[in-house]
Amino acid sequence: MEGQNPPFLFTPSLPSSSLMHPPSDPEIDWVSLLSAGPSGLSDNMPMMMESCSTVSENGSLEEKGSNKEKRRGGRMKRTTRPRFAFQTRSADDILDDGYRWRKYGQKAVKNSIYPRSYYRCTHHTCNVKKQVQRLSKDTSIVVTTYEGIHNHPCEKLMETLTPLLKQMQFLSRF
DNA sequence: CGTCTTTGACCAGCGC
DNA sequence: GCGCTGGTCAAAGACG
Repeated sequence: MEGQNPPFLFTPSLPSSSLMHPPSDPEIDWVSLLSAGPSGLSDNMPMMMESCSTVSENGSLEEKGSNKEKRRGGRMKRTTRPRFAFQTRSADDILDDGYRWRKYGQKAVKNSIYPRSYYRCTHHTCNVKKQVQRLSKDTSIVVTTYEGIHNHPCEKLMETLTPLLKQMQFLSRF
């Protein structure tokens, strides 16, 4: 079954300048995908995403004055931060995008037999969140919605690249 | 022991 | 105004 269908469907809704660090699933060519931008998407990638009305300069989650909705203890709703939805065809709910996430909630949602999971980036200064939900229509598809832009490098990517960079620096001395 | 997940409760927005 | 729903908190437990 796996491997016959395109592994995922991608629908960015932002200008490329606002793109977050792409998830780094080895199965997916995120670089070419993102560098191509929305217009570079192939036809078999249906659009389904959501929007963002305003984007903070660095993508961090500072509340702007217009973000009036604050909730108990400073929590808020209806933020106007960039959001991306990825449809991933996977048996696994969690897409390994190279960042570390901490789950902070799970809710049953209407019109879906599967619960929606809420994750937050564990990096101290990064308030990026993501929601993960499996489609009830097509249970092989997982919808991952990212909210915000990481303001730090991808940990796994750096782990991989650091030794390579060191080696390159070493070699470049000759 | 530190980190992460689970889960029930809480709160506010929204539609009627 | 009320009830439903979605998003978040935080305590407790699980795990390596």
